[in-house]
Amino acid sequence: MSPSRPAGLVRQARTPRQGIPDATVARLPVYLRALTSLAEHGVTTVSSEELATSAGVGSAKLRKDLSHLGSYGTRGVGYEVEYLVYQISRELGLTQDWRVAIVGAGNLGRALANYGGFASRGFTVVALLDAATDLIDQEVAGLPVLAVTELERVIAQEQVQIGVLATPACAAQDLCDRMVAAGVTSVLNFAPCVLNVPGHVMVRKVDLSTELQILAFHQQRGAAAGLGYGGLGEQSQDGPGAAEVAG
Amino acid sequence: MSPSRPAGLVRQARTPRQGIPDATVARLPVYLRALTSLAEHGVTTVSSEELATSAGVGSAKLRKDLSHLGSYGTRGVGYEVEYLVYQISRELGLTQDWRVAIVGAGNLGRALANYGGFASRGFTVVALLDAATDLIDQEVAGLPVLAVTELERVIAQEQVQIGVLATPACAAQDLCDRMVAAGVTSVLNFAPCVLNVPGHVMVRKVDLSTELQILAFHQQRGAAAGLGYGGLGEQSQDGPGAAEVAG
DNA sequence: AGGCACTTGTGAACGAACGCACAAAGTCAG
DNA sequence: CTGACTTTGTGCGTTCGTTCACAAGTGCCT
Ligand SMILES: NC(=O)c1ccc[n+]([C@@H]2O[C@H](COP(=O)([O-])OP(=O)(O)OC[C@H]3O[C@@H](n4cnc5c(N)ncnc54)[C@H](O)[C@@H]3O)[C@@H](O)[C@H]2O)c1
Ligand SMILES: NC(=O)c1ccc[n+]([C@@H]2O[C@H](COP(=O)([O-])OP(=O)(O)OC[C@H]3O[C@@H](n4cnc5c(N)ncnc54)[C@H](O)[C@@H]3O)[C@@H](O)[C@H]2O)c1
Repeated sequence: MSPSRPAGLVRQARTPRQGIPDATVARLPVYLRALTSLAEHGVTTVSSEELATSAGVGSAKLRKDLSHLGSYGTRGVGYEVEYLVYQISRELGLTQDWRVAIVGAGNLGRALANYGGFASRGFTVVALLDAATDLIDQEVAGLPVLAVTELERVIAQEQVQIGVLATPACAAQDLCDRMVAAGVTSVLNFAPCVLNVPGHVMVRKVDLSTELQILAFHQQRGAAAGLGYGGLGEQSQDGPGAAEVAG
Repeated sequence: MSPSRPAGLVRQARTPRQGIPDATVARLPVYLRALTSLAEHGVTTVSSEELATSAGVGSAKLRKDLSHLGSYGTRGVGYEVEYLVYQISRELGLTQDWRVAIVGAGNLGRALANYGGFASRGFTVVALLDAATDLIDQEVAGLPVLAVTELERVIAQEQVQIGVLATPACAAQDLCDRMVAAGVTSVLNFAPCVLNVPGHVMVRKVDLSTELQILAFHQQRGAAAGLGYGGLGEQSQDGPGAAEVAG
């Protein structure tokens, strides 16, 4: 479904890590978090079973996921935590720093700017922009709020790669277009709307209203899983995933 | 993968709307939003093609999704917007009001409490709780912040069905357990951790850090879709989805 | 009335993802 | 060095989801 796999093109695969399934990619950050947590607790080695439990998935799925990155892990022993952390980080591209701009300094935009969880991985918020004149020049998380009119200049100058949209829905498409025109190729959209972007740009959407509606649906019918209790399962958030709509 | 379908049981399906696929459920809110937007613009009828474009999906997928709810829609004409809005709303359980409690009145919790998009659908935030003494009794979005020690009482008294976790990860599991024990059966979790819950409770997770990492991954490789431009696609956010881990 | 253009709903083919189960590969004790 | 035990990596059948393509229904125009 998702077009992240290059259509039919590029079938030749010399390197082992070629064409990691989207479902796997979506889980790698979860594994990474579980691993870093284990590392902080002094664990140096984990079996797929233990790590799977930590991450809330089945062990078979975990092993298959990891096998897509290569054969790290030692039979009879397990995986070396630190080494695996490095490998997953590298695969996800977290060894480099990513430069992020947040557009919209409302409730959500400010919460995001203040959030420490970004910088702790390789994501640096380099700019925070808004249209409201009374917000401009206010300082949020050590950054001054800039006028949206500066958007093109800032993106080019700061070499922003990832844009975060936290504005009302009606403004999102226009701002997205401007960001893309200025060179952004990845967008994280919090506005409740569909964005049209050229094919080389990837959009991911976070929509809280949708999440609540899905919960409501399941609660309305059989009350969640349907069985009494027990059973292993995942924690949803996201599944497949890329995005683009004809530009 | 998600346990929302009762294993192998219940194969007989007399009613048309029996066992809607998870992937479909996750898209219904998107259709609903597109439809309400069209309704506001005075549109009374849409074809699957138009609606699909509005929602950012393919028309075949949209028709199949809608067919799971029943045969609303008229051949040769399309769907009546208002009627379809009602049917989807009913299917999602939005005809009743859902009572939500937010735990954690930090940056994110306050942003959520202030967000109008919840109430506009059938979700009412009935309580906002926190542990920090200096936040308690502060007023946010017309609600006083309550002490977490009140959690059990408030959930029972206000008949909270959905709990939202916006606390640090370390406190999330404990608070989740308490909410579940107090009667909550649906949890929306913003803390970056996996929650263990009994089988009858559904958890959905929203993790911004994960989203950024997925964007980084795709950008690091072929730069999104891989092709030059054009092409239809989805906007990701979420896919399958339930959750429970042996209690 | 009949033909025509249009759109839904769905059967069937295809593809992606999951989970089982097991052989291969390693460790460790003796 | 051997043999028992542990755990990875993966081939395979199954399930779930998407896409194609078309028959069946609807409205309109002549
Ligand atoms: N707050 C939440 O919890 C929440 C939850 C779900 C979705 N959202 C969505 O996230 C978005 C932001 O939410 P919020 O609560 O921060 O809203 P908000 O009203 O607090 O903030 C929006 C900000 O965007 C700015 N803005 C408006 N037009 C702009 C433009 N053209 N260019 C630049 N900035 C502009 C406004 O000045 C304002 O500061 C909305 O689309 C909302 O639907 C928010
Ligand atoms: N702010 C963001 O943009 C953002 C983004 C992604 C994830 N998150 C996650 O969301 C959660 C909240 O983020 P935040 O930015 O609001 O953090 P925050 O520190 O601003 O707020 C956390 C709040 O939880 C309260 N709290 C702590 N322990 C508690 C307990 N035992 N019971 C009740 N309340 C308790 C604290 O008093 C504080 O008010 C965190 O887990 C964070 O990782 C936040």
